[in-house]
Amino acid sequence: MSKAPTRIQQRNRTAILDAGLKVFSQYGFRGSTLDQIAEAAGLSKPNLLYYYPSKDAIYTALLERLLETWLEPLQQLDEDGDPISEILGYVHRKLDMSRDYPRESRLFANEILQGAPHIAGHLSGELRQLVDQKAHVLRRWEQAGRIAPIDPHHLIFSIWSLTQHYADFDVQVRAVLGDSDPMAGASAHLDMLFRRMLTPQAEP
Amino acid sequence: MSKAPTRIQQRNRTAILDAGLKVFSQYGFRGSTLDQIAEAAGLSKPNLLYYYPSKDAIYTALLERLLETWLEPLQQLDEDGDPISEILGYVHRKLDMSRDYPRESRLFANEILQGAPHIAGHLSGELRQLVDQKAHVLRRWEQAGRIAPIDPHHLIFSIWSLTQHYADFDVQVRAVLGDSDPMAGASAHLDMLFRRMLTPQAEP
DNA sequence: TCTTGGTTTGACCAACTGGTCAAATCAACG
DNA sequence: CGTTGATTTGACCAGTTGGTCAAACCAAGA
Repeated sequence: MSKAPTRIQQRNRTAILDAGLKVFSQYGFRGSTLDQIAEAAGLSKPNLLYYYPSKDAIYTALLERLLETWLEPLQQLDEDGDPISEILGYVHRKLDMSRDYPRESRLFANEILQGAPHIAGHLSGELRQLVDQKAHVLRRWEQAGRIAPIDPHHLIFSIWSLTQHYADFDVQVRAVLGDSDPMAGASAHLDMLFRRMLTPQAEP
Repeated sequence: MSKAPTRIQQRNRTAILDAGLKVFSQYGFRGSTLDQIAEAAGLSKPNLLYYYPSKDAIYTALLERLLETWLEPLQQLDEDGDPISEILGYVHRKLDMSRDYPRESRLFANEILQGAPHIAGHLSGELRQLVDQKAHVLRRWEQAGRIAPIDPHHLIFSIWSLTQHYADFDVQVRAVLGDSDPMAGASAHLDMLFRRMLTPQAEP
């Protein structure tokens, strides 16, 4: 029987995860230190390890929590909806996530860049299963002529890369664009891009 | 008067840069150790430091070399060529780089993810200058009706993200696709994508 | 108030880190 | 061959790292 967590536990655990997210998303797992996380969380290092038994435990807890959030927008893609609206809805949900949760996006990017040592199983398991399932939906839409011919898997990769780019490469985007906020232009651009890519052309 | 480098110097320096590329591209600057690089290069750690005075020097040398390679494909974009061929040529050059130099791509991604501490100046300097210049070319093509209306900067971001994704997120792409080689499909997909996005539509 | 269990910390440790240095080794030229 | 300068290395160092532990502190219910 595990006890209900106290208020202090809740506060400190969320403070630790938030601090871990901040640090890990910037430096990756190996490049981050417990001291950095402890300071960002406003706790001493031994106190940190009172709530999570190891550096790895903090990182794993973060990734675990992230994976749910990460799959959700794709799960919402509805076969019974209007194809182009559904796909554009997915694009905008993903772009909103890049805007609202850039650290989560960079944490994920860091993990993948390093070869996904902690989540390789999830990628070839849950993620692959979900993607294959939605790829079938896309293929049926395509065969019904409701979207232009396209490789479903690469379409999904395109959505991922185009949206996450604005979080992961934020520094570069801002350096090139100057002061103006990238996200307004990004939203309009991606909307246009996917509309043109997906709208079926009349038969000759 | 600096002496000409000996054969041994050339061999070891390239071995070090190659090892550094391998290690840094996976773990980032902070997450990599001199011991890792030394082992990958087949040298002892003090011998490493005989050729490069510090960890930072190896990393900087790599980034410096990379930046030239990185800008080149965009520089080749020729205002006097056929717009869609020129843009598609750029896309394919970038995709080829993701296929042939994935470690370079991941090194760059790592540096940007960490906030570009070593190359922030280059981004808002040379890179921005080149991008602005080519954005003007794209805008003139657009105003001449030779490509469909588009935001030039975001078009360039799209090319970067879509092509580099196949190097940076290689593990994820392969986990989702299974064994089949991603690059063949990627090339066809991106070709199609940019053609549809850029081909001007007839006026109504 | 006292007790009890959750919470916090200073001191500490072994392993690892980037880097140094003097001495040993090697290559090549005269 | 001997010499000279380039190359390599073992031993070492101070600072950092993830993690431990006993002792101190604190909140809240009896």
